[in-house]
Amino acid sequence: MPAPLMTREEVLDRLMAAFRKHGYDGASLAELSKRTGLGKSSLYHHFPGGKEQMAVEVLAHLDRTLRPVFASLSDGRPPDAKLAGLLDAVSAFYGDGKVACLLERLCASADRSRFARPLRASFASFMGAFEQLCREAGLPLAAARARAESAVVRIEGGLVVSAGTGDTGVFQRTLRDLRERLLRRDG
Amino acid sequence: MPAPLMTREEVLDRLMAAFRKHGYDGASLAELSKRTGLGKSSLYHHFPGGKEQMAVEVLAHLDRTLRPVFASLSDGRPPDAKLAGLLDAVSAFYGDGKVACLLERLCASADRSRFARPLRASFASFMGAFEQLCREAGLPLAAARARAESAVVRIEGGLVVSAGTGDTGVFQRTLRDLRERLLRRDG
DNA sequence: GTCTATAATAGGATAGAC
DNA sequence: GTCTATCCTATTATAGAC
Repeated sequence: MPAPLMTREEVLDRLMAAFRKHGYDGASLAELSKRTGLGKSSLYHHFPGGKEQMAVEVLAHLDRTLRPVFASLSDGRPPDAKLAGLLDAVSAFYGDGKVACLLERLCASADRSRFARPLRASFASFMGAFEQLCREAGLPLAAARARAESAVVRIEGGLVVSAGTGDTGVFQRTLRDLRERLLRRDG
Repeated sequence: MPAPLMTREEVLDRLMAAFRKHGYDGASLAELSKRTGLGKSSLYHHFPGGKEQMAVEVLAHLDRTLRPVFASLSDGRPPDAKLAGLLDAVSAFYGDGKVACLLERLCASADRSRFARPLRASFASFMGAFEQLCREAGLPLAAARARAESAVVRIEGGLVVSAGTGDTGVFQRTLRDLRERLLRRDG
């Protein structure tokens, strides 16, 4: 009886990469099998609920992955430094604009209703991070909320337009603008 | 021999709606057949290249649909009025945030490479409309380009985040902000 | 130009050996 | 825990009648 070839988190990482690259509907079990190096039956052993369960667990895995990033926003750095760090992490996570967002891919899926709740939660915590930064920088609550929403909107849009135009510069310019303006009084 | 039940443009309209709702990978021929009211064989009669050809022609159909909207930007109204009109058209086209963008859906498809060129062109003409408005409002070329890019980024992102959070208010707030700030000197 | 019927294939999922 | 083999359904696509 072979020992597990990799940890569950490693499997989830690879599944996430596959969903981000091919989309939920576009990622076949054959592809997921290839990407993880596990046979279809092994995948079903780990995820009896099939592709749907895989996606749900990948979402939870993403949240676990990002938690320390968001938690680091509670240290003692000034808000500017925190924003710079957060946007660096965002840029790295999206491969500087080359890699799509898991949330967007799942929003667009045929089974989207199955993912609605976790998607809402993931978007909320993403926005929450920016909102906290804006508050710390002295913005009133309403303004902080609006800017946080706008930040996530622009990140998602930057990824879409980068993919659509084949120009990752769109995403990079979007992040640069956020870095320079998100916390400004007249932003 | 039955006469054609609807024009090709009507068929393309319905195919576009199906792709926007289900995504390219998620829209099966059975679904496309149901949506258009045409049997699968009729669809293949009109589009021998199958789903891929349908999507390519739907993209061209979208461009034809938008051409008069963009052309109307060359009339004599002041830039503010033109922007308001354009954003009204955008809002209507996206069902106030309820209906996804065709371009985004095709960017995310398995056959995306087949659509890369027309997608790039569609994004360019979309941005071009905003760029022209910004120029007319007196912004220098570089600023006009940057704002046009940002406008399309925010529209696409607003749709994604609206879908992800289940709150079309995100999209509506995004458009409102564009309406108020896109042409401002200190935008 | 549209339909019914059918082929051919890919996809999701399961059984059972090891 | 993983594999090979298999099943079943959905999906793409075609043939041929009307």
